[in-house]
Formats: sequence, structure tokens, C-alpha cells
Amino acid sequence: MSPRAPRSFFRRDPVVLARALLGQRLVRIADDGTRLAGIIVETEAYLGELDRAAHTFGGRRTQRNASMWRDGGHAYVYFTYGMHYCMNVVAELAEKPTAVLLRALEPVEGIDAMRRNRGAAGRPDSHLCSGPAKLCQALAIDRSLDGVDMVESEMLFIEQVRCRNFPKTAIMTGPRIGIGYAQEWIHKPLRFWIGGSGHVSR
DNA sequence: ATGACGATTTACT
DNA sequence: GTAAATCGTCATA
Repeated sequence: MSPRAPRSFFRRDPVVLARALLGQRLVRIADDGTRLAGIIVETEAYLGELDRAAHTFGGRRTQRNASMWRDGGHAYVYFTYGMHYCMNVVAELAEKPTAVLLRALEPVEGIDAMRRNRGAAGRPDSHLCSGPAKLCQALAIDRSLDGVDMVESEMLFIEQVRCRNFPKTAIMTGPRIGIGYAQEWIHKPLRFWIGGSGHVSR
């Protein structure tokens, strides 16, 4: 049983956290007790008030994005496109609204339940969590988990994998997806993934 | 009160 | 590659 990531793991620069989260295990205990888990293989960093792509750009603070303003280690789950949820891991300290979007997982526990949650009978594992909304659907993550403190929660947390089985050189970078409105921030290399994973998005 | 818009996914041409 | 699905959220009034 791996140790849970402590507060200090999350209270870091979002770019550092985005890279550190690769290879770690996201765990969701479903309402019926089923353990759903996957290794994080793709992330994006959102840099807060200066970042045009971030929900907190310009210091925007609303009911929707309130969780981004909380202490590192909280979950920020939002609803978009009228039908999808996406999940972020909040970085740094309270009142510093930066976060890391989880874009893809390699499923490792509760795969049958994930396939059921996704309505993806007969489809390969690589289709279950290969996108930010797909992984939320697979792990039954919705707005009821917005604002959860992952350092304390029994429903949603990160287990630290001590020996990540990929070299640092395997971390690839590229522009973030779906932020065409973000002007000069569009091309910044703030997306990170494990090269050759087979479980990344697209 | 209203209108425009998504940090997406899926199916179809 | 293009388009539809679908509605909470937020800025404007």
C-alpha cells in the first residue's frame, strides 16, 4: 500500500507539480466501496491570474472556480460543454489560484467498473481514461467532489509511487489542448505526458 | 432576464 | 476533417 501524497507534495509551482504527478496513482473510492485507480500519464499546468487559459485569469473568482483559490491538494472539478466534468489538482497555497488539469490515466484498478461507467463494453483499456472528461466519467468524479481535500479525503486522493518506472527523459511537453482563446498562451509548452504511454489523449 | 460560450467527446462524411 | 450534443456559468443589461 503506497503512502498518500502529503500537503507538501501539492504546495509547489504548478509546472513542477504537473511533472511530479506523472506516474502517481489517482484513487477514487466509489459510493459502493469499489476502488477505482489509474496512473496519471498526462497533465496540464494552469498558472493562475496571469494565464489567459486559466479560469482564474485576471483574478476571476466565482462560485464555480472557488476551489482553485484553496490550499494545494484540493480538487477543482468543473462542468463544461453542458455534459462533461474535468478534474484539477490545486497547486501552491491558498489565495494563489494555480492548478493542474488531469488529462489521462492508465487504468489499473476497478477496470470493469470503469468500463461500465463509460458505457464502453468491449472497448480497450486505452479508451477508458484517455481524456480529461473520460477519466472523470470512468472514476465517477462529478461536482459533488469539487473542493474535496485530497490530503484528508477517503473518497478521492493521490497515492505516491516512490519508484516511477520511467526515466525523466520520457516526459514529453507540448501546447495545451482546447484553449484557442488564450492568445499568447496558446503555444506555451504547459502540457506534459509520459512518452510512449499508449493511454494519453487523442 | 438574456445570450454567448466552453480546459470535450463521439459519430459521421 | 467537420459537426452535433447539451446546459451551467458568467458578463451584460
